[in-house]
Amino acid sequence: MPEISKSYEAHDVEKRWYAAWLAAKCFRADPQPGQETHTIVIPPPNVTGILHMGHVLNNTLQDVLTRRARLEGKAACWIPGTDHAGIATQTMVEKHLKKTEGKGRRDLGREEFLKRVWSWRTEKGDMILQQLRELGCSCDWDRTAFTMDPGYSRAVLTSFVKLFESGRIYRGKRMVNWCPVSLTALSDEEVEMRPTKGFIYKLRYELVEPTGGLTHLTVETTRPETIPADVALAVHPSDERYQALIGKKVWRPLGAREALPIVADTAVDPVFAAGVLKVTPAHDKVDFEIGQRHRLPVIESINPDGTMNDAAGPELAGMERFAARKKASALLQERGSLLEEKAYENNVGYSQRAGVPIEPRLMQQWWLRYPRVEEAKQVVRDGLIQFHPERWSKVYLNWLENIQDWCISRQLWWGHRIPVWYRKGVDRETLTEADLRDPAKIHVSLDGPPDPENWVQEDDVLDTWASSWLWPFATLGWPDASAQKAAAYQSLYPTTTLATGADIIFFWVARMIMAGLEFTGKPSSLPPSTSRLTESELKARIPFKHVYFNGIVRDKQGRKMSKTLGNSPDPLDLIAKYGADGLRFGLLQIAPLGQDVKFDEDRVEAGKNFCNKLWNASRFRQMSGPAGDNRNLATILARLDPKKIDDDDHALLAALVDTMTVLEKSFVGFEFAAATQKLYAFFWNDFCDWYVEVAKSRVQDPAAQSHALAMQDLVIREFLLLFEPFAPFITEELWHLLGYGPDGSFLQETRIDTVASFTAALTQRGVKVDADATARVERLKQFTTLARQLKADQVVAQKRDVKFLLLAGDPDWTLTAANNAKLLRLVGAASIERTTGKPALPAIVTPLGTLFLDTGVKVDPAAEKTRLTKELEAISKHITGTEARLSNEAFVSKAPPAVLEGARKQLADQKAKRDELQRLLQALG
RNA sequence: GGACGCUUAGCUCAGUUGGUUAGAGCACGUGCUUCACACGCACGGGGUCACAGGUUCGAGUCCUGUAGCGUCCA
Repeated sequence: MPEISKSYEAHDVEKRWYAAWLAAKCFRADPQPGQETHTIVIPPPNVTGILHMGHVLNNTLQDVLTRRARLEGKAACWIPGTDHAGIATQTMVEKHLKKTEGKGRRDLGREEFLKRVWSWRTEKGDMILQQLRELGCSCDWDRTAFTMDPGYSRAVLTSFVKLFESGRIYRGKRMVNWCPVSLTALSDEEVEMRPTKGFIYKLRYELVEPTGGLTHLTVETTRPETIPADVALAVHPSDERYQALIGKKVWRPLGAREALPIVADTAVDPVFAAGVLKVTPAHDKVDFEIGQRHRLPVIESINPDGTMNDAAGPELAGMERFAARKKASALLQERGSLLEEKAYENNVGYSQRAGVPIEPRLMQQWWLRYPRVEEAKQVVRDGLIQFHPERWSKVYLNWLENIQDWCISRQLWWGHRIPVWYRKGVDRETLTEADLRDPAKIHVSLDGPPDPENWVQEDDVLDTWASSWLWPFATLGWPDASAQKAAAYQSLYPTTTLATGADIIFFWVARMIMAGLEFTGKPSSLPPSTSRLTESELKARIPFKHVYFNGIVRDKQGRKMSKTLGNSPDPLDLIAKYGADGLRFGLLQIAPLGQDVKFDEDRVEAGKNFCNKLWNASRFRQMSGPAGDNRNLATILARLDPKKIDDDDHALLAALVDTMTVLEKSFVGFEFAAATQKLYAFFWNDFCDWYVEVAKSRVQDPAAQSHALAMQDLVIREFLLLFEPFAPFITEELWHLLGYGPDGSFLQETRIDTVASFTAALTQRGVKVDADATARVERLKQFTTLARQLKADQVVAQKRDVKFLLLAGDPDWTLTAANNAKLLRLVGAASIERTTGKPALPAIVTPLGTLFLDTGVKVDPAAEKTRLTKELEAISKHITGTEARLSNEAFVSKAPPAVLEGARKQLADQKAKRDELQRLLQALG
């Protein structure tokens, strides 16, 4: 067996093992009949994306879940892949094209442009998947999926055709969120409301016929450039101020001179401004609805690229919309229509991706009436799908309650081209709902019409989310039966857990649930979408059983990490510096359930240090004595000598079982921070700081060595199994260095022990963990700390030849004497002897009696007095508190007996300590 | 305007169903190259648990309100 080096060097170990895992196809999920499965689909990153801290957290969590499932003997399948990211990728390639060739996509044409995008994807895509390997992710790489793969694309088109056929998809002229930079429509979810500083303009609209002494109405607007597209003013029907004016007319103050009607509509907020709203149906959603109700015309004054058109009038035509706003305000001022212009902040919808204000526009687009909305609510409300933390279900349900039709068409080229063909000569702008169902005018199918020469395909592609919402089942071969069989769809769907960020709860999570419910499962005899699914159908169709929402990784100041701020460390740099295991462990330690994470590199360093500690403890085990047969739990247990099991062994085994229990609970509750903290404390404190230290004397005792080393082998083995999901590299390396698995095998092939199975194995070997041992060991630990404290107080901390005297009763003295060798080593002393008197020496009161330190130097009574008096004051304060509690009659009569008894014992101990301190002080004179 | 979350040591965070003297890592102070580890060991200092009420024998924990920060929806 090779010797273990002095410190853990992550880099080589990581490279070596990852290659070995890949070569051995360790991550391939091939469910056997009757085998329990555990499936996770990765939230597909953008195909051109690179790894950032958010990915590290999210994917570490998925890997932890997957690896633990594998150790539990499940067929663990983690499906990786990427998303084509329509707008982002197309924009990236367009920019590149502009820079390198000075061309736009239209210069190349659709076909040629798409070729360029594909070659970009081949060249630069999937980099992020390579980076996940460096993190140690155990994805089933043979299953790597891409939303533009042929099979996946077919799934996307199939879903479109099915939804079209069931009447859920329609084409309609409605208000959309238009991005003037990307030149495409967006869904409501892609619009981000941002408080924006601007101006509000108070304007005069002159009445055509002065009425009731009024010559004009005062209107406030933030968008004067749209005045040429105004078609009316609106007031609230019950607003008394304007009753007489309803039905009268005003002059439009800018653009073509025209008399506009004053209408009454409840959408007007009578409290805002003067309660008069200018109605511009082409450029505002609320205005559009008002226009519909009052049959008002629609005048468009803004071009798709955000410049003003001719309808805006000669002064504004051709200007960019924000320049036009300034110009409009100047023109209005000239004409005396502008009463006031003041700074104003309001919420403006921005295109999430392009970062510019969106322009509401009236357009023909493809829309989806979401399927299975009611069932989607039901599965979460009834707990068929559980959210962790649970509170997100409220956000989810609230969104579903207010759900709006989804604009699924995008004016892009990169994506799934909508499988709709228009008969040549048909005017797309004037198609009615009835026309959509007329096969002479419209053709909708997967493969297109049989006579393509007579048809023109729709130019638009589908929203990327309208492809990724199929991810949990399209990655498993849906809808192709033979592909599904090959992918083991039957065993792997529904998937087990989805780990993602709450920021895409609407974009992705909610839509996946609806898609799963709509498309998967056995075809029902009833038409889909019209009947409610039964409970068993719901169970079979949900895309996942658990959704774990991980927090957002923020910087130390709590800001979101972003490229522009430059506050995001490169995970690969961190891996180089601290190792993948260190990064994984450090990050999980600060990622409590569903809480945002303030990233702190110190924690990653702590993760690395922990790995090094584990490494050195293993190294020390190797140096301590010959390797035993570590092949499996049974061979190690066989090396234990049940007769030699002492209190420390019992306490350690109890702590190990406790750690296993906490881990089991953590996995059920998705509490990974708790799991990592427990692993850390157990290994570092219970094992290294105490057990390995006390075992040193036994290891040197030929009669006890074999047993003592077997204990360590046992605990290290179990720890490596518990720790592997969190730190797969170092655990695999040590597993082999310590002989737990033969060459050519892998740690993951071993089944992890459960609390139940482990306890049973111990029992079978004749070991019953003594619960009282922990308390005895705890007293010895306290004694040790106090003895060290006393040495430090007397400035002999580093001396190892001091003599202690202990004034103790028989049972305590017996315990001390039995552990004499350990204590001498731990405390650093030549002897601990019993005394019956009170020698004039520095003393400290311990749970095992009063301990005196003989340094051979004359005692300074004054200093001793000061020290003991301080102690006495502290304990007296505690006694006052405890006595107050116990003298409260209500406490005594109402508190549970165990608590009461605990308080009484506490008081007795405190008093004993106080009395002893007083006696010591008296002895000093 | 509505919903949700957070506020505990200098910093980053734990703290199960209320129950002894509120914990960890880092940072800080002191001492240590002790036959695994200085990526370490030992000892120590440091907290009116945001604030104000309430429930309770007992509140960091439950309830109400306030403030600050953050997120989502309108």
